[in-house]
Amino acid sequence: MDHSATPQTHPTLLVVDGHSLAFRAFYALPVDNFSTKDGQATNAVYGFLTMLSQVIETEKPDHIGIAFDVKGGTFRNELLTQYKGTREAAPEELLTQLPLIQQALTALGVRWIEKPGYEGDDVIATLATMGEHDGCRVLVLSGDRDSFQLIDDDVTVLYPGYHFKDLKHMDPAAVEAKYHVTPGQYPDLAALRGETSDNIPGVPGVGDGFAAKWINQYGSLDAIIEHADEIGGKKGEALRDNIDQVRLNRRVNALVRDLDLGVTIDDLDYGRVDADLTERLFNELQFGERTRTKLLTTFNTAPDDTPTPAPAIPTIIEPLVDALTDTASLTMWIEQYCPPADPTEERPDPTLDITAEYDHQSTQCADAVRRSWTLYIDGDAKPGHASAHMAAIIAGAHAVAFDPADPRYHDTLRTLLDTHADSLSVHGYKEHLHMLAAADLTCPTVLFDTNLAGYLIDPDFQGGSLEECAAHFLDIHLDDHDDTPKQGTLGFEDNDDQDDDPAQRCIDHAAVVAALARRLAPELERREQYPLLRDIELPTSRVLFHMERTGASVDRARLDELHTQFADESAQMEAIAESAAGRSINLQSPKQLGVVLFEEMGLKPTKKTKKGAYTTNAAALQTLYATSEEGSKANEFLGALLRHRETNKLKQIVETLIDAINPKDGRIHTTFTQTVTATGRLSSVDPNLQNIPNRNADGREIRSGFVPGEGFVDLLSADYSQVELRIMADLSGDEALIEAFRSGADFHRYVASLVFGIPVDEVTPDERSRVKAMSYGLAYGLSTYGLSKQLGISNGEATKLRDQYFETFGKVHDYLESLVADARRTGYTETIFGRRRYFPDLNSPNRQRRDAAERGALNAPIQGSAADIMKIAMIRADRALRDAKLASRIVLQIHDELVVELAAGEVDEVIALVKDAMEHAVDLAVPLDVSTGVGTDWQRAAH
DNA sequence: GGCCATTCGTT
DNA sequence: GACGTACGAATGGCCT
Repeated sequence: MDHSATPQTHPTLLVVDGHSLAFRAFYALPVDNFSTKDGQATNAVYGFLTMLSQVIETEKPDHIGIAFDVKGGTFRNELLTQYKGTREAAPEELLTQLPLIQQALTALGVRWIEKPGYEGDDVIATLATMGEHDGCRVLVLSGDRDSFQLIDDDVTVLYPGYHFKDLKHMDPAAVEAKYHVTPGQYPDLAALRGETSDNIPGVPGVGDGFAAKWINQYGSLDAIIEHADEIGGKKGEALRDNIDQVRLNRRVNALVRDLDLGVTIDDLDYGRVDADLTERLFNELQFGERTRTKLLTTFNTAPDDTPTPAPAIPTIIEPLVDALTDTASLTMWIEQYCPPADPTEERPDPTLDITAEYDHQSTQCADAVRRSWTLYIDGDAKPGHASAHMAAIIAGAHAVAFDPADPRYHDTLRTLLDTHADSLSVHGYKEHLHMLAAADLTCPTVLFDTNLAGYLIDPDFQGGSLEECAAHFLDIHLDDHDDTPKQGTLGFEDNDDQDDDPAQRCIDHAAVVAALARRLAPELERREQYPLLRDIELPTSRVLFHMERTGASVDRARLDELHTQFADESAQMEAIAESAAGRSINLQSPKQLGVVLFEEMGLKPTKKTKKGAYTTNAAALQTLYATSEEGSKANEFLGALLRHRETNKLKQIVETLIDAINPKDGRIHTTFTQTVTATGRLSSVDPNLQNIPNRNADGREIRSGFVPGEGFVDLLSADYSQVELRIMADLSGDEALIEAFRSGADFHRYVASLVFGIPVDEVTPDERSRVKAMSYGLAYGLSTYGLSKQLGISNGEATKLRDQYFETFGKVHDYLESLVADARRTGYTETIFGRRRYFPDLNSPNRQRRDAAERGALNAPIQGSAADIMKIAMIRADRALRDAKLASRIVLQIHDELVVELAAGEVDEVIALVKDAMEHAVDLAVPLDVSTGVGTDWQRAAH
């Protein structure tokens, strides 16, 4: 017996019209403000969930059921063929969000229900009726007025007003006040009036007012129909003319209240969130931290099994800004506030072999980061012309800002960095190294980098800037020179009046970094990524900093020569093409090309592009060229066009390189971005030096423009052969594949002999290349279709090749399957060193997305492991060169290749050191093979 | 000046 | 109906 003082209240059941709410949310929130980076609209998902969350907070229901419509018609369409006929097919952007809403509800532990052949409205009516019978107070959240018929003393409809978030509580009194009929009479009224949004015509000229008047006069629709003759005037006549329609309307708008839904009220409990699923989905939706926290606390009410409470978002501290006057004041400030690293904490010995002691290091960083101090430098981090304008330090609750080049503070800062880097958190270690270098300062490896940490936590998150990281991980939106107010964002309180003060601005940013570090460190630990940050990414940043600062030396005269050469031929080809076309044309415009080729020359319609037009890509042009009549205008035009494409592209590449030459040193300083690729690879920008032509002879000539700089004699090119396949051999443990590598024979030839069951020396070049394509295709998730297309063989032959291959290398097959299966289970893949990539799309209802995710899950661990290995090799090679006090230095990395500038007299020693660093970066079941070449330019260094 | 689509260079 | 990963960058052509 319940002796508590509070009276026993009825439990509350919340019933939601899923489609209605999704529609309302979609049209209420601008899609532009709610989209993921890859263009998936999320406004309806966001609006739906926050609205639901808001209602739950306010109404505190005990049970929740969400009703959805099912695709396909209902019994209503049979009654009324035009039913909902004018309703625009919901926009694609909304439709794609419905499955996401349902997935989110499942993840959040909320039951949703649909019933084929019926509408969500009927499900709602049934649930409401069920709740009422079970003694519940029922709330129906719906924007559909048909639901008003459900209203009674126990059932209230929550009806969104003009502003989406204003909910009107429609109870019997509210309905009577608005429509002057009872809720039970509302469908009669609606039948007379019609419903434009559902394409249901009512009696012409009859609106709510007349309908209510008649209902009150006669009591019901039946009675009105019975006395239809007595009603005079135009409206009476209209009623009589439309009696059948009105009867039909009434049948259609009557909700079914007794469906068999297979659920009881107890099935509509909620409160147990699937944290893992939710996180993956919210990552995919790119929800900010505030949204996540809000939703999780609302939906996760179960007192028990809630193992991982949402991590608290550290508040941005508003530090006490201390004024500096001289060296002594900064020195004192540092002594007082800047923490030295915890001496009891084990710091990795920088000379330690990364792989050897890998498992014995601490995997914790959160405590150290909480105690850490923060440095933020405002300046330009572009290698070649870096600069530092302002530095801000936050330590504890205190902050200072000063010009790092100011002689009063310069040496103090130098000492601080030299002695306290291991308790320092920054956003962008590499960038800070560039800016510090501009102020003649260095900095040993730091404790924590929020940019690298954010990348390791979620490598698919695009955006390394502090602003973007703050938005993504803290849901804090800094001003970014954008005056347009952003929906649902908060201004950064500190800078309202201090916007113009560079010192204050710098401190504000440092405060964000401090908060970000405290938010990310525990998350990094939770995902077991801290060892990667400490042992791979941070040391890699140092190496990249040196490479970028050094730059790659180029032979300007050679590049100019190549430019002229390509430009000449390009112009020549353009002239030929224009003469063949009989008019002037911009050959670089696919649109104009389309007109000439497919309209004026009337060439056969080739393949389509992604969006409508006929493609004019090289493959298509090649086909057209091959099939065009020899000597025809079209043939002549296509030949010139194809050659123009090539030479013009090469001309442009050379031009870009020339423009990128730094006048100060005549070298090209690329920037290696470390937090861009989802797999762990680096990328190169401004300019991109990782896509210098290499496939064709004339393009490859450009590489001859890369030369050793002054004081250096040669370039060394060292690259891994078949790293990805070796990784596949190691990870799969396939004995046959491992043996293929250990044998030291020509790998593809050896594999072909196994696959085709013939002696090695009988393998034809064709067989070798097929097997080679197959081997590489595997790691990319290549389909047999793709394989057949690439090799120019039939799909059947490709399938046969694949089957033979897997028969030979059974464990490779099992391994590749297990990659996808594991990823589907855990939500992520892992490289050899534990680098993760998440694949929420593996469970996508969309086939294409799912297939793409599967290919990604196949590729990410393999490509990612190769990237890890190369990063380790770079760290080792860089260290080996420095330890040996050699002048030779790494200048470029092209995924599996290193380019090293060789100083006189060091050639043999450097080759040995670099080769060793690369070959022993990691110990696999198969040897890593590195081939090297030396030459006076990059092309000659090829091997 | 910003944004998208097309095209093409690398591994 | 699509159908190999991961990228960066130039161009034209449209928008504001």
